[in-house]
Amino acid sequence: MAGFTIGKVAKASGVGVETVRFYQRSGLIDEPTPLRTSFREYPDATVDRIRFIKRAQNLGFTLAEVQELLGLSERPGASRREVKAMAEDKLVSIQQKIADLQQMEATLSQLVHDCSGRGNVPGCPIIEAIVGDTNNCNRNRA
Amino acid sequence: MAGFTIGKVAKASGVGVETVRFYQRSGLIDEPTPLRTSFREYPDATVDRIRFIKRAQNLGFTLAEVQELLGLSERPGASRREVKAMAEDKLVSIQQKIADLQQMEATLSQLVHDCSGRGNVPGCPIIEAIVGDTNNCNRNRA
DNA sequence: CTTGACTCTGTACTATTGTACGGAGTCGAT
DNA sequence: ATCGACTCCGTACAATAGTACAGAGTCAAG
Repeated sequence: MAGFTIGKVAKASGVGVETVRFYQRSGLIDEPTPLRTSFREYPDATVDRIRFIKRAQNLGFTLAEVQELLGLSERPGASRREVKAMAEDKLVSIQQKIADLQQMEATLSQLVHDCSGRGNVPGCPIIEAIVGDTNNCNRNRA
Repeated sequence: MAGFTIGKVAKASGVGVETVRFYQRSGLIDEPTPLRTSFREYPDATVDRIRFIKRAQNLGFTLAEVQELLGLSERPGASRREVKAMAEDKLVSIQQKIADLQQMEATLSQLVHDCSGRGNVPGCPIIEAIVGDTNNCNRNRA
């Protein structure tokens, strides 16, 4: 067998066989079209491509976005501006998520600090805060 | 009709009717058992309960966790220690998420900074980083 | 030639938090 | 009595990123 079987691709790129098949169904990696045998044969490039996908995911890109990035990286004449714009959008959305989580963290750590952890639940500052938080329910309509 | 209909509950607590029904199916709010009419009647407490759910969600708790919190807040003799432990766990997981996102942010903002946004994709530092990041693919096995 | 490991296709399921829809029944008001 | 608004139930669908499985076929080695 000239190329890689699916199992080899999976092992070489550090994902499961089912994941490779899933990427294929999703159009993220190209089906090795002209089959000479009854098993698919993949070129080395497929391994690189899956690694690309995984690295882009580590940067916060979804698979749909990865597909866009792959499209740009392969379309002759695609501009760097487009790539940079995607990265900037992603950066903003990551920063937004961080801000949201930091808000949660602030509130929650205050509550944890306020709760002695001793005694029964009635009167527990954490529960009280969630039950009766009439000053702070402004983020309810998110 | 003595209590609230589902529509009133929804409006009063700021969620959709379908959401109320979903919470009911999920066991988060108690089905008003002895039906006198053919429409469900809810007590005022249901509105408070849904608000509790929404506030707990704003603190980062999942619905499953909210259910636990509700269980604790209603089980006589439940200890504050248990509530505090849940809050602490949640705090840790929020902090972990923040750290992960900050790592992404650092890498991505460096790449955005490195990319002029001018010219075509070949040579683009962002794409290059994703394609060939052999020094930095250590977080691939996450 | 048989065996074991691998691969094929297609489908269904995982988790999360809802949203949408069809068709029927019911409530309150006019 | 009729009308519009509301509610009922059950089911299916949304997005995301896979995972699992059944039943059949195939490849390579001994």
